[in-house]
Amino acid sequence: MSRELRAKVLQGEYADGQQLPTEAELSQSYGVSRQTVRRAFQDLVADELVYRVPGRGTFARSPRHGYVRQIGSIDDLMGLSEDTGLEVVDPLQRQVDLISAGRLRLGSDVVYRARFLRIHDGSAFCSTTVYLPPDVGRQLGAVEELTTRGATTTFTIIGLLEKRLGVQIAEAQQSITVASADDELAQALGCRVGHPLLRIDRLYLNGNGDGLELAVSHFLPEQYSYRISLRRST
Amino acid sequence: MSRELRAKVLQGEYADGQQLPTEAELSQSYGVSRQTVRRAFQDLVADELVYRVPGRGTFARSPRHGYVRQIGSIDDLMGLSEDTGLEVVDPLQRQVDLISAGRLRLGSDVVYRARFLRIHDGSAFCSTTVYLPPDVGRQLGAVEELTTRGATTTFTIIGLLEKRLGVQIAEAQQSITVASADDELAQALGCRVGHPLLRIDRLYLNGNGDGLELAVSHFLPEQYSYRISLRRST
DNA sequence: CAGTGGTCTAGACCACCCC
DNA sequence: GGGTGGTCTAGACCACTGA
Repeated sequence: MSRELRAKVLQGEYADGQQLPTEAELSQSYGVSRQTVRRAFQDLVADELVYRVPGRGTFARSPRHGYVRQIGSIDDLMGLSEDTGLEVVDPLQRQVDLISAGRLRLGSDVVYRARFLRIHDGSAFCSTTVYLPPDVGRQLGAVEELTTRGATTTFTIIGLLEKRLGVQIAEAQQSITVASADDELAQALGCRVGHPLLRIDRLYLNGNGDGLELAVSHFLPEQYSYRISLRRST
Repeated sequence: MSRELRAKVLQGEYADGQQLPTEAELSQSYGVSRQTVRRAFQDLVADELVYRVPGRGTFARSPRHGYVRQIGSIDDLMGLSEDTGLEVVDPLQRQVDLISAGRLRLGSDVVYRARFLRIHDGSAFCSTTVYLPPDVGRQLGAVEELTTRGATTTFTIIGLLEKRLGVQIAEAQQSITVASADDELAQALGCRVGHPLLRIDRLYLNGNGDGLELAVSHFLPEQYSYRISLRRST
């Protein structure tokens, strides 16, 4: 039920800041309790797809009213590899990893993991570890570029996901912070151990809110800065 | 109850990924129902302060405690100070600064500069230096909170700009990278010299593309991570 | 197996909004 | 007032974990 509601909102069913059905209406039409509806709404509010005003109702976040969220679109992320190469350091393989499995909101502890280096002008400036849910990982296991150590590609993983698996990425959640280079990262990036790195985690979700990919990247700050532009729409 | 629990987690009561009490235990010790405990946990999970594994338990997120905030629109930037305090370290004053003047695309070398500390839960987690064009700086010079060293406020500069000067901020350009703490920053933030910091530069523009404010912030990465959510426009 | 969190139901009272 | 969401209670069943 929460899936369906989320999908409806993402598909623009209630665009223009329209009012959504009330909790009572939804609980009746879906045949669930009001608490279940509330639980679904909590997630939508947390993701800022919807806002609620006590005593008035629930409204879809509209791009037309007030401020627009983000410019710095998912398509921009997908274009990241256009002028950079991706080299396979650790091929895609099955792995038990509690933390990444949790962040992908999986039921199990099993993920598929691969590690890459991003190359620009002949030098590595970023190390990326990609975690995939088991079903996604299995399907991408057939892609030669991901299973051959040392292979290089200009694909992005999300590009592959959309093209080969036909899934649609609707959302990306990013978290940006600072990390220190450990032995492995220092060797991969050619910096000293302890060197400060820009760490960017990206969680890609489909329209139902299922995690499709978790990418943990460490950038050399000397060669990369993250730029984003926020715009107000009038 | 949710407040107390959150405070305990933030204060590192369960640091090192320790296991938290179970829902049953908490509901008994606080004298509330299990659903109330669950509701409190949902917020902690949403803020990534805690993660849960079905059948195993609830665990504090490893070493990273402190302040997590989702920023995805200009509105969010303006609301940043809602639950943080801003302390004036250097009051607003006229200054010659070629670099910041250039970034504000001014014709002259004169800017107005002020320096702040962002406080959360009694500790500084961010140092911000704000640069304003001369005309803007002059008009804000009348604001007492900005000219008194040691004063604290919950305003944001851009909030003041929009309210007092009636200007409209149409765009914000951000650049995120890593910087090392110099003497001044180390002292202000209470870290060692050379400590890696998350540096976020924000340039606010009006609809004509004129620079209204340049804010250079250095965050303690242990207490702050920058989160943003991108959504595909349909 | 007992214990964990995940999900759900069916009620309740409240503060708030708007008519 | 009647309708909205905010909060809470007291149960229930499930899938999964770990010993």
